[in-house]
Formats: sequence, C-alpha cells, structure tokens
Amino acid sequence: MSEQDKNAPSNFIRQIIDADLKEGRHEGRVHTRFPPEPNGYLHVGHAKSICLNFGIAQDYPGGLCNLRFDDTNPHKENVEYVNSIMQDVSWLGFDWDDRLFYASNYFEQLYEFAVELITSGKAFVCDLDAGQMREYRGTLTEPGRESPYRNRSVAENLDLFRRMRAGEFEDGSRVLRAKIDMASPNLNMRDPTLYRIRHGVIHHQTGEAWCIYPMYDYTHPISDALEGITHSLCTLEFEDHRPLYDWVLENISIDCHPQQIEFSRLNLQYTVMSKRKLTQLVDEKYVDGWDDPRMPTVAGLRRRGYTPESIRMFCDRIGITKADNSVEMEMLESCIREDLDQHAPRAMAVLNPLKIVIENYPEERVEELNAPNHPKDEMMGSRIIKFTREIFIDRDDFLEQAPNKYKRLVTGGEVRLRNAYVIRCDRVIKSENGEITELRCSYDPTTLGANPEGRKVRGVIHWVSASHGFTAKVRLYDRLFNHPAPDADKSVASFLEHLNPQSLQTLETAVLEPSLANAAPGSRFQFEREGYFCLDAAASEEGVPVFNRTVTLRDSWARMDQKNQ
RNA sequence: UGGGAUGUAGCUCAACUGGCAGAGCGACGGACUCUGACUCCGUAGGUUCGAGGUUCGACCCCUCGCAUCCCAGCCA
Repeated sequence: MSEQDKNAPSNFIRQIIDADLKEGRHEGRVHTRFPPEPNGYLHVGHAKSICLNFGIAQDYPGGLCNLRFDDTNPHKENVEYVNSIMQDVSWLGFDWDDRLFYASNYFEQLYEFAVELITSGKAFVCDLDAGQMREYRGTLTEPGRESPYRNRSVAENLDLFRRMRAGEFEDGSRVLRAKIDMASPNLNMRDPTLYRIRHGVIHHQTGEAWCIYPMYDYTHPISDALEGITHSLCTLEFEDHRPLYDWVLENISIDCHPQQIEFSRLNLQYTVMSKRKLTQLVDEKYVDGWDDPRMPTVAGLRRRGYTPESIRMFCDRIGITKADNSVEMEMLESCIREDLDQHAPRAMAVLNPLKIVIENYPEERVEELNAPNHPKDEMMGSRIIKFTREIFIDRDDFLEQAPNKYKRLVTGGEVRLRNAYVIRCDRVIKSENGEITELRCSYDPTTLGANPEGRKVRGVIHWVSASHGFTAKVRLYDRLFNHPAPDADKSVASFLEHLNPQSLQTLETAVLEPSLANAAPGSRFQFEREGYFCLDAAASEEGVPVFNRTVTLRDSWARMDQKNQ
C-alpha cells in the first residue's frame, strides 16, 4: 500500500471511531466488515464501501475487516456472484485473511435466537398473507393494527415455528414476526418479519438444508455481533432500520453490540449504480456482460484499463459524508490519468490511418530509431522503432486548409514526426470522389534529434511504419448514457431511453507499432497524443489484438474546438 | 406538526468543534514542451439554503421556515 493510501483523508466515521477509542468503547478494538449480497457484480459504489471498511481496518492498530456474504435470499443469489465479488475485492488490493464468512454460516444460531425471542414473548408466528399484512401495517401517516395472531401463546408459537422449519407449511402461509409496536412512526418497527418460508430453492451454501430464511434486519445485527464487529457501516437508506438493529441485539442473549453508522452512497454522473438496473443492462443485452468496459462495475473498470490504485485514489478523493451526492466523471478520469501518466509506457498507434510516402527517402531503407518509453522516467527504458519511406499518420493530423492555431500537418507545411524527422507535405493525392488517399512528403535528414536550421516547427505528430506496423482492433468507449442522471429523470419512461448510442466505436484498421505485438494481456499503454489503452486479451483473436481505450488524454484543443462551434 | 436524514465554490469534500471560509476535480489565462499530454505559474468562482436570536465573535449553538433524499417487501 502506498503512502497516499495510508493517509486516507479523515471523515466523520473515523472521528467517531477516534472518539470511541478514546472513551474505551468496544474494548478498544476496531473491527469492520464488508457485507455484499451475492446477487450481482460489485460496482464503484461498492468500491467506496470496500475502501472505507478495509481502509479503516488497515489504518487502526489491530484493525480487522471481514468479508461476509449476506446470503439470506437464495432466490437471487449464486456462486458466480460470490466468486466475482471475492476476485474484485482482492483485485482492489484488500485481504480478508481467514475471515471469510457467510450469513448462512449462522442459520442455526439465528434459529436459536428466534426461539429465544419467541420464548420471551417478543416474537410470534403470523398467518396473515402478504396483502393482509400490508393493510395491517398502516401508512406513513396512520398507525397500523395488531395482527389477530399476535397474542398466540408461547407454546403455540414455538410449535408453529418448529413446524415452519420442518417444512409443514407452504410458502407465504406464515412468517415469524417481532412483537414491537404497530403504532410506531417508524414502519420498520411495526412488527417486522423475521423469517419467511421458501421451499424449492437450492441455497448456494446450504443447499436444501433450510426452507425458512431469516430477513436482513434480523440477520445483520446478529451476524455482526457474532463476528465481534465494532462499527457496522452501511448506507443511508438503513438509517430507519437502526432502531430495529438495536432492538434485535437488546432482546437476545448476546454480549456484543456493534454500532451501526450510515453514510451516503456514491452516485456517478452519466451512469447508473443500482444493481437492479445494472442487471437489466446485462440481461437485456444493452451491454456485453457485467464486465463490459462501459459498465461502472469493478470488473468493467478493470477491463476498461482502470488500475486498483486509481480506484482507491478516487474513493479517497470523494470522501465519506451523509450528504446525497453526484460525482462528476472527470473525478474518476483524473485519477486514472494521474496513475497511468506515471506508470504506463508510451507507444505509437495510428487509429485512422492515412498513408504518407516520403519521396526523398530511399525505398529499401529501414532506419532503427530509439524511442524512450516514458518522457520523464528513464528507468522505463527505450525501444527501437523502424522508420521507412512509407508510413501512416492519423487522418486528423492533416488538414488542407487549417485554422489559425492548428499545429499539425498542412499542405506545404512542416511537422515533426515524433521520435523521428521533420517532414513537409508537398502534394495531396485524392480519389475521384475527392477523398484524400495519400500524402506525398519529403523529409529533412538533418532533423533527427535536432531542430531544423533557421525555422521553427511547432507541431509533433505520431506515426507508424507502413511496412512494420500491424493492424489491430481498437475500441473507443464513451459514456454509457447521455444524461447526467439517467435514473433520476422522471420525464422519460425508462432510464434506457438515455442510453448513448455512440458509447462504443470500434476501429478495425488501426495500425500499431511493432513493439505492441508482444503486449501482455491486460497491459496498459499510453498511445501518444491519443489516450490510455489496454490490451483486452479476452476480446483478442489470433493475430488480431484488441485494445480498449481507458480514457483519452486531456485535450484542450478539442475543448477549444467545441467551444467555437 | 407521520418518521428519519441532508443543505459550505460548477462537482466532491475540509474548516483543529465558537476565532481571518480552504483543498481536490472542473473552468479560464499564461509559461514550458519532439505528446495541443505531463509539469509549473496565475485568475475567476461563496449572502456557508433563508429569516430571526444568543455571543466581543456563528458554517458551527437556539427558534421558525424552505428545499432535497429515504421509509408503507415475506428484498438487501
């Protein structure tokens, strides 16, 4: 872990922990947990929570953080998700050591505690169906009514609950409920459901051992307490659940009472963060799976070329508060640029090739030029690039008639070829329909590593030898949605209407410098003057590698251009 | 007068707990440059949601408003 990661900025939760430590609460321990439900892939919002929980554990002496799967709803969960979550947490750089848990590990204990609640008259078996229960619950402004089954005897409740477990009753026919207060202004306290019946689902951990499953509100506090968690950090929507969290622990025989603290979820502009919507994007094939590089999932960002360091840096920078927020994409992008600018080797790649013939350069000649892999870091070494009579440059780097401040190649003008010579464009060759097909140029042999005599050449463009470069596929990604808050816009029927049809552009004929042919799967480069790219091994086919654009370089020219339009 | 929470720069957060309102990102301008990148320098941007009150002094405490978010699953 780098220095920067160790110095994660403080926040109100760390201040609470500091105070707790000072007061000697929780026996001076700090123990957090990250409790995902394995019903989808992790996204950057989860990364925020992971960095918070594991980060706190790292920063406090003796601090620990558990990974615990909150697997109480087998209907939506599966092992694929369990595995992807473990992979993503590790990839982000965190380690749960031997503290991998499942809420389902505690099913037996949870059952025993339920028996205790029943015995002390604090829970009862209710025969109301879901619709009836809704009616009895009341509304936001009116109190609810007590269930007619609320005053069953302890003995009858015990018997019924045992038979629920034994599988004697159908799904939905009965539930176990806490006996709290049907008149509470907090709906969560109106005799909440503790257990429901679910036949015929095979739980990914417990198989068919159970046909009753505990609810989150009942399971979570007990799981936390059994693991000796000191600070149970969760998102804002659970704030109303805290009284129930506390109620459960106060009404069973357990000697640990973790402190639940809520913080606000992450919202990122131009994307969606709800698992339901991400699942929909995957299921209905709007994207190419959970790890589609346009997805805000950890797997998607990884495939896009983001580094764990950059995501951690992002999580540090956005901070932790209780205020609703919507973070600009630029924040994330600046983090990956900062990381990759420092660590990614440079290479040259021509995305939209335009052929150039250097007429005063001998046909058979091949010159080996030296190019540094990083302009500021000599330790990253250098590589050989081959210069030849025919090369490719990017179509965008040539204009017949250029605006004032244009610094690239124009007819009759000069430009520096990166790491090579200065060339001048003498003639433009066009096809019958007027499309530029080729440029005829001449080079100045005195300009290798030296400025030309008596004149200033301002522009520098990148290039690849036509005879030595190789063709690759390059995928240019843009934001998945063209609305800053696609799921908050009430004026459309569905967030899908804001999907950006241009979110993926595939270039089939990019020409890359030969050194890129040996790139390792997943390795990242800066294609000079274009952006950061990473080799997508999964998408590559024999002989045709695929590179994903992680992010463009900052581009003040493009900004200026846009402004003038 | 249903309950719970949150309002500080365009965005995300600070402000040593009552003592000159700052940073990162973004924007704008300039310098440098064999990447229109990086780096460096500079500029703009604030009625701290509003109105009262307490105080020598309020982003912070009190009162009353306003706005936004969450809650009526046998989801988490």
